[in-house]
This record gives sequence, structure tokens and C-alpha cells, in this order.
Amino acid sequence: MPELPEVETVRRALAPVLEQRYIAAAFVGRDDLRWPLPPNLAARLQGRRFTHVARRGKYVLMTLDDQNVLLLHLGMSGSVRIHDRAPTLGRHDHIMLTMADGEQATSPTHYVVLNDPRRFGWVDLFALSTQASYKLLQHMGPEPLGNAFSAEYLQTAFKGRQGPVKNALLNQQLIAGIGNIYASEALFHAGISPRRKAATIAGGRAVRLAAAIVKTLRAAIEDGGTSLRDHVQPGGEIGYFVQRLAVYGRAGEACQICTTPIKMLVQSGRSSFYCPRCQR
DNA sequence: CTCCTGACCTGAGTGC
DNA sequence: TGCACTCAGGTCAGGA
Repeated sequence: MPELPEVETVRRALAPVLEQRYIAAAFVGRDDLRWPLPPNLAARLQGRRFTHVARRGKYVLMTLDDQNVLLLHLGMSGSVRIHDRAPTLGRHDHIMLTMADGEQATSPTHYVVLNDPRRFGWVDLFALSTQASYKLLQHMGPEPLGNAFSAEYLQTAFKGRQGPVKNALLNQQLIAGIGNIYASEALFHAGISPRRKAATIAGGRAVRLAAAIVKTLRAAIEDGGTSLRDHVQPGGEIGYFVQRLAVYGRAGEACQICTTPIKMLVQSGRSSFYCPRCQR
């Protein structure tokens, strides 16, 4: 479920728990998720201190004091829980980090658990010096909430693309972090049909779509922040929260603007939701 | 290159 | 209750 706003929510929850704290113990319950986990992962984490927790697209990047980066992608079903007492691990709890203020783990501060039933997520560990050329990151498009993103960028990036704009929005090499929910939501707020050819997103349409992407993602992050305050009690699961969705999952319901029933269609095997009257 | 399909995996929901 | 079936917010490899 995690798209940019959910991953950002996870990052915000993890930062104060991890930064400047030590991994007093690391549990790794299996040797692969989507792909094999780094060899000896638990041993390589044990005793290390986190210096910084960042996000890039849908990835969480956790820098360690030995100049390695722990990378986390939540896939479709991954989530993180933060406990302040040692939890009982369930079937799909694959990794747990016991955090402490010092290298001696006499009194742990938190237990951070990665749960992923479908195991579409992945974890890697690599040298900070190689991050820029790291395979999964180097071709990623700009952050939609960063300075490099604009209507002009969108127009250039979509130029010549014959596929539907909905698919282009899901392409992480064009824009980082947008997934199936927020693609539909942003297109609704921009008044653009998910079927429209990406190459025709120019001029006023590009301005509207860029603005809608920023607005939609910001609002969702705010909701995540709200649920973080309300919901991240000990044992609280991070990465899922109630969202204000205008069209996603609402086929047959009235469009909030014109009351026309919301429609669903499948594009490249993925559901898109839209208002046939408001979106052209 | 670009674009689409199928594969990966488990659990929740639906219909009979 | 049980069973069969569909679908789910991600990405990648492979082929047209």
C-alpha cells in the first residue's frame, strides 16, 4: 500500500527512534523477501548506530555510522511497527531491530519490526559512497515535492509518450513515489482523464497536473502525520492510515464535484478510477 | 527506447 | 462452514 505519503510517514516515525541510537540486537527471520537479503545482515547491523533516516521515492534510506546505508522498500504489503516493549513476533514479522542509547543494550528504548505478508518488499545494505550509482536509485525521477519538479518538467518528461498519462505517472523513472492510488487522485484533482495520452500533457494541463500532484501528496502526508500522532502508540503500525480519497475505490459513488457516478477501468492490469464528466 | 504482460506471494472478501 | 475464485496500494524480466 505504501506510496510516497505512506513511506514518508514511516520515515518520520522512524527518524526519532533510530537516529543517534544503537542497534543493540538485530533479528532477521529469513534469508529473502522479494530478493535475497544481504548475507550476514543481522551481524552487520549489530552494534551500529544510525546517523540519518531519509526517503527517496518509495524507499527509506537509513545511514549507519559505518558509512553503510540500510535500504527498505515496503512493496505492496510491508509495514513497520514500533514497540517500546519486546513484542511477540508473528509469522510475517521478518526483521526486528532492538534499539538502545548505548552500545551496551542494558535498557532498550524501542523495538522496530518489519512485517510483510506478501514479501514483495526488500531490504539491502550498501556503501554510502555508492548510493548515487545504486541500481535501484540512479534512474529514479525527481521528487514531486522537491525543487526539480514543475509543470515544465512534467511536460518535458511526458513528451513523445504514447501511453496513457496514468501509466506515465506510475513510472518511477519519470516521477518518484506516485503509486496507483495517488495517480488516480491527482488526475481527478487536475480534471484529466487517465486515458489521455501522456504526450498531450502540456501548457495548462501540465500546470494543473503538477499542482494536483503536489497538493494530493501534501494532503496525504498531513493525514499520515495526523494518524502518526493519534495512532503510533506502542505497538502502533506505521504505514497505513485513513485517507481522504476522492475517487480511488469509489466506483459507482457520486463524483464530489458533479455527482456523476465514478467509473473504474483497467490500464496495464491496474485499476484506475475517474469521473467521466469532470476528467477529459 | 517504449509499452504491455506475466510473475512473484499471502490474505481478505465474495459467491455458491 | 467450506471451497473456489478474484483482487490488492509494487516492481522487474521478457518479448513485441
